[in-house]
Amino acid sequence: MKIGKLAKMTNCTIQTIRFYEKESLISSKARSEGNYRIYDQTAVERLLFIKHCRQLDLSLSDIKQLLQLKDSPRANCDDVNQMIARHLDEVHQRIAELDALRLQLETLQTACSTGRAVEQCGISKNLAT
Amino acid sequence: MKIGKLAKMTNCTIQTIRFYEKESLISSKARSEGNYRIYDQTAVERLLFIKHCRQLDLSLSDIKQLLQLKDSPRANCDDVNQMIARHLDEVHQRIAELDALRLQLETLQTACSTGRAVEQCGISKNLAT
DNA sequence: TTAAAGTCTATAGTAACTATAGGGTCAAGG
DNA sequence: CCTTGACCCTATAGTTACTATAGACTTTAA
Repeated sequence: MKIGKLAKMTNCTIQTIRFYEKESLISSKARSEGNYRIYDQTAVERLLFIKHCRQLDLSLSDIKQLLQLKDSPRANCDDVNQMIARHLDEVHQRIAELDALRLQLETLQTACSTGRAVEQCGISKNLAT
Repeated sequence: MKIGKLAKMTNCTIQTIRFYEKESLISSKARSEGNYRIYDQTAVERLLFIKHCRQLDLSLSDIKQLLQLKDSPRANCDDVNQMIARHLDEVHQRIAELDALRLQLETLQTACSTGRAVEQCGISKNLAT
């Protein structure tokens, strides 16, 4: 199949697929006479794998490592474990940060009643200090 | 004062200050004979304002609008209100997303016991589908 | 006088795409 | 045979908020 079909089957854009190729995450086994990329079923699976990882917010660099592990299946899965654990840590931390941020913003909101001039606006004042 | 002192007083890097200048968030009123940027106290305050907003994860574009409102203090503060509300919405949403993500990652972690080959690794399997 | 510290501009890199320009390829219809 | 439209190609620039160089100039202290 050509890139357009692959894009539809995986719900990726064509540009994204080409971008992943540039980043060495995926490649087409062959080109047609007219220099079109030609893909097979394994490309669909590989791309879906990438997509799934991206939905988990894994970085392309992490995904690249995972793909390499998949390509050498006797590798130990401790690396996979560690990567997920590290990523989970980051997510935990980010949630904590955003939660603190949410609190600050909610507090800020109470500082202003509408219709006043910015001069007297509690939000502006709070942001200044 | 020169840019180095401003940087120390506000805990920004010199590059960041110059970057903010390029983005029209801040400017130096004058230049020295040797073409050095010269700042006064209002620059310190403006930069601290920007920093505080950035800690709330407001975008530079939002901050630019806020600074404009501050510069015309008779403006109505509804705009400020709306911006904070919109931003808070985004934060709420992002927290929800990350929470779902956290759950997925935690589930994923249970799928693998260490020491196995990647071939049998539950994580790899789960990521593939 | 000279060395070090500070500053200047301009440019490139980061992450993960997205969008554009300017072309080539291919199938169907007139 | 020719043209139209859909599809594809490469290469490049833009996004966000910085960070990090390179290469040059200015100022300060010994």
